Amino acid sequence: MATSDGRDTRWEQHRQDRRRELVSHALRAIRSQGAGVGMEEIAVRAGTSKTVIYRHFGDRAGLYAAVVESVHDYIHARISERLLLADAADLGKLVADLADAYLGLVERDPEIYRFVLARPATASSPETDATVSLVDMIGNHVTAAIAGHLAARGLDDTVATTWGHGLTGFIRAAADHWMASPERPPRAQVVQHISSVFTPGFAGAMTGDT
Amino acid sequence: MATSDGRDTRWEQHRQDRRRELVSHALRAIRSQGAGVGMEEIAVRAGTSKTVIYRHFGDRAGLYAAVVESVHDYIHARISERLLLADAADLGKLVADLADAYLGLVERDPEIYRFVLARPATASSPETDATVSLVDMIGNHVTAAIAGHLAARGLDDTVATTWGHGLTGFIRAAADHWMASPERPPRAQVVQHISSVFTPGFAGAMTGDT
DNA sequence: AGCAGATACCCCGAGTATCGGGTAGTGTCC
DNA sequence: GGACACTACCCGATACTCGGGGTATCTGCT
Repeated sequence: MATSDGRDTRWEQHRQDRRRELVSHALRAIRSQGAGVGMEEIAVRAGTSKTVIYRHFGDRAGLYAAVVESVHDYIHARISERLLLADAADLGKLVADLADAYLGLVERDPEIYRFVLARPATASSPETDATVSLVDMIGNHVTAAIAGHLAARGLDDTVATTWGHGLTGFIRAAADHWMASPERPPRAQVVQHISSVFTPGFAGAMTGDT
Repeated sequence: MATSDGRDTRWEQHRQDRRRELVSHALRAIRSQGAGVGMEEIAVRAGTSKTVIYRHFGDRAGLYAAVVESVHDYIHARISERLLLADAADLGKLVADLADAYLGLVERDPEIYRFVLARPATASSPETDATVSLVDMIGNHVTAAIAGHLAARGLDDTVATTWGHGLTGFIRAAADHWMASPERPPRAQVVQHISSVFTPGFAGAMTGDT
């Protein structure tokens, strides 16, 4: 059944296009109005009205998810080749690249970053809260990479989650305070400081005992 | 002039008492109603009305600050003796104790933790946002400890901020995912995993080059 | 036939204005 | 120096405003 009525499917392309377009407008709105933009303002910026936004994204959390996905693509594109860990030293490179990409985002688009960080507090019970934040997504990648590396060597991988998300959390916290600091030292220096912790740390931990 | 009119000052004691009492009621309200409690509900729980809350705390951010301070006391009491770093190995102990205290909070009082994590988005410009979150406070302690240790050895201490807050962010992220995970392994195991990263890592980094 | 889009609305929670007591410190009159 | 009104300041409650997320309903396009 459902042999794709032409009248159903003919909007598919339009929907995809419009959605991308709306996300792009939302990004612009966030940049100019700040991370606390209202749905109304986003709609106006896109030259339309709230109804359209809600039809396409359901609610604010839906729009948030779309924006997060868009930002995530940016980050992921810069670390994807590092996610395959051949040996322990590769993790150091992953950390360095991830930190650089992350700080790059903070530096270039602070308002977008702030928006993406402010996970919308769904009024429903926190158990059924399916909203995934940016750091969650990145953390999952790192976790998977570490887990893969450990599994390939027959090691226990319950550690992977802690390390993967912890690592991401380290970078996030460093970035947050770098952003807030008045002097704001050069990005490369902070990246260097981050790497200097993890390069020897994980190298030892991953080859030795847990 | 103004030789402290007794009518001004006679409320001091009462105010302190009442404030503590209100914070305590707020904690109870958060526990039973969840992290998203409204001001109204908190007031009702305290057997009074919103006006009282607003008179004592100014706004929601003020109440948030009071709750954060209260929770911070709990954490700080458990790590204060570790904050004086004699040698590099002491940092490993600090990490272990901090992680244990932090995870302990998450385990015993998840709703309080969630509340404390949800930094209220002040509508004003983010520049003048003086609200300090729990992780900020903890991160500042760790930063100060590291900075002190480095300074005592004549090392550059611009690293301290990155390491101090990064470290705290690591624990926070690990805790967040531990809390969200369905199986939730024993606390001691996660603490062990966290320590295993930092004990060798900082030991190497703090004695060697930057 | 069926969806896109706009307008006008609802709802809920943060924050405020205003009112009526209550009580300890302060001045005054003897 | 003690009894009296008085004042300064607080406490607490009800009833509001205001703003933003989310929705009901209508028109129009293809």
